[in-house]
Amino acid sequence: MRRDVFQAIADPTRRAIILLIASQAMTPNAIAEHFDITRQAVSKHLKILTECQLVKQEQAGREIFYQLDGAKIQEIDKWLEEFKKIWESRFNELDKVLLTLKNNKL
Amino acid sequence: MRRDVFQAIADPTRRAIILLIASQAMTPNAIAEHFDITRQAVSKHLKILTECQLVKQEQAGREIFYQLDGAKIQEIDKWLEEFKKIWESRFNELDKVLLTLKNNKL
DNA sequence: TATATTTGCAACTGAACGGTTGCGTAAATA
DNA sequence: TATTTACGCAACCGTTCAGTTGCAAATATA
Repeated sequence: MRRDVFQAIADPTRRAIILLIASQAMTPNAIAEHFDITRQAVSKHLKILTECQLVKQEQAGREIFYQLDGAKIQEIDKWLEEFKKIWESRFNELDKVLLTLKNNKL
Repeated sequence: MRRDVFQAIADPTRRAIILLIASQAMTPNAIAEHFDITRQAVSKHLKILTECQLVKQEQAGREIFYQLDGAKIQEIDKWLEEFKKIWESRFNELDKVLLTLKNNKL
């Protein structure tokens, strides 16, 4: 079972949940009201989001408020930045030559 | 079959392929040399990347060079920006009240 | 105390995923 | 021309995924 941020945001419902609870903590029932799936399905998504530390729980009586933990999302940013760095230097001919040599393991 | 950028980058091998061909176009065989999977498996990944327009093909004789199309990656950036916008305004109490009202559909 | 509400957990289902092997085809090469 | 090389496509396999239904536990309420 792979559990990383990229797999977490691969699902459109989970992306929507993330945006939904980004501004304020919410309970599974409250979240489920915004979607056409059962409360249990939402709970499963929350479990996955919790497992990759994108979300934290806070118990209040019988209710559990789920709130976002913004730290892990930076991993996406990090990968994007790495990509951009390579992408933006792709027209540098010297870089190309060096990478060709590297890729051909010479 | 869902085919969007987020699903494309969910797989670690595909992320590696993206970074690999970001600087220069490569053939499936050349790409496969960098991984412990078969050439056919790489081709499957390239097919997925092509389907969500992250990658373009360029035929050269019997070789096909796969090169990155940077445009679609911006969709990830766009989503991240949307998230950041909400995330960074989460401590604004007025915003919270407004969002509470909105979420409760009042 | 009996009942309703909120939740997590388990079992199940059909679809999708990531990988493999095998094969056909087109281009390069001997 | 015969052979090798590069590739895509199809079939298959085991695993994961997203969803469902059903149920038990804990808290709130009548």
